[in-house]
Amino acid sequence: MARGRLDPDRNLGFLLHDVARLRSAAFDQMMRPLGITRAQWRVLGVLYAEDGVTQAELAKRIDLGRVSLGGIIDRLEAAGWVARQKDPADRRANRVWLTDKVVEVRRRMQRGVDVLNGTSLAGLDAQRIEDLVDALLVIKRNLIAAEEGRKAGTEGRK
Amino acid sequence: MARGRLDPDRNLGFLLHDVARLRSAAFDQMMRPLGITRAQWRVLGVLYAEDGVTQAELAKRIDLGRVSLGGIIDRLEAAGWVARQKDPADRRANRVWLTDKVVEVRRRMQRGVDVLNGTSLAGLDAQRIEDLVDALLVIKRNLIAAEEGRKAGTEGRK
DNA sequence: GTTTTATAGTACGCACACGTACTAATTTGA
DNA sequence: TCAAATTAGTACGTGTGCGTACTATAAAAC
Repeated sequence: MARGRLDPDRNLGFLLHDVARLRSAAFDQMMRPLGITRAQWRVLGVLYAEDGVTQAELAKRIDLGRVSLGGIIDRLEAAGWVARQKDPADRRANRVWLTDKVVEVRRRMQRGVDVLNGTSLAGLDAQRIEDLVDALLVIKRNLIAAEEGRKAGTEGRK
Repeated sequence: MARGRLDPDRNLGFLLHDVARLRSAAFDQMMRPLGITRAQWRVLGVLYAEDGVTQAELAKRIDLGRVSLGGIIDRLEAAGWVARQKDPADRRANRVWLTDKVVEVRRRMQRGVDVLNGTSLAGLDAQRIEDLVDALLVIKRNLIAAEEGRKAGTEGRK
């Protein structure tokens, strides 16, 4: 009977906001020796699977704006973790490559992430984690659909 | 057998990050007519329950740094949603009060939030939402405990 | 009663993410 | 073929949140 939004501690919106913020802070603090932030790790995660992709492709894969991604790549490049290379076939595009340096520390970074996940997920068994992931995936897809609806609406009004 | 972290789309850390970010963007866009952001709404949510509290108390209730909170209150105050008042009994402290203006639009804001929640939670029944909230609460408490561990560690090293 | 410690809040700089507006290059299409 | 539309990326301003360092005030310790 009690609706979630009436109990601030069980309000899903606030909770998502808090958990993401607290996790980011914990991540950044744990990775401080390497100087990698959670957002940079997000980008590196995609590049570990496949590098040499354009910034636009990268932005699409993580559902992130081109501007935000550009800033993250600026900082990754300044720290020597990635390198931009102009695509000769399409001179508008940059292709982003991992450096040897970042390949070397990948294991070390992943261990840090595993420790953080272990800490934050303490007390949740595998099934509850799977359910959590499933629920979040539903929400993510709903939000992406709504976002695209808004974009289409804006364009239609041009 | 497959570990979550190996499938980027099911990686809990990335997922939390994405869902929180997408939801923030959707919130801010929906509330743009009023100019309220999700972080400001978070603060107003506490003040609706009880206003006239100090900034430090407010920060504690939201698990937010004093500096971050100060910035949010700056913007809320500039927009006329809240007012700071020096505590005469403790001249270090500011007490934060809601204005009549914000009380008047509360219902309108809440309706917007309800719409957003309806959209993002489409396809999840009440039980799955409860389970999601429970799991997030566990994670939040784990992260707060870890954060306090780090703080204590730092202080001990002084 | 004075010194020390703790607390409330701000100042400043950084990272991140957004939106809008712009340049440069490519593709479409009339 | 050449103008119009699209795409890749950057520049700039704003909001959020962190950490560190600072001032002012209050509380505790001696």
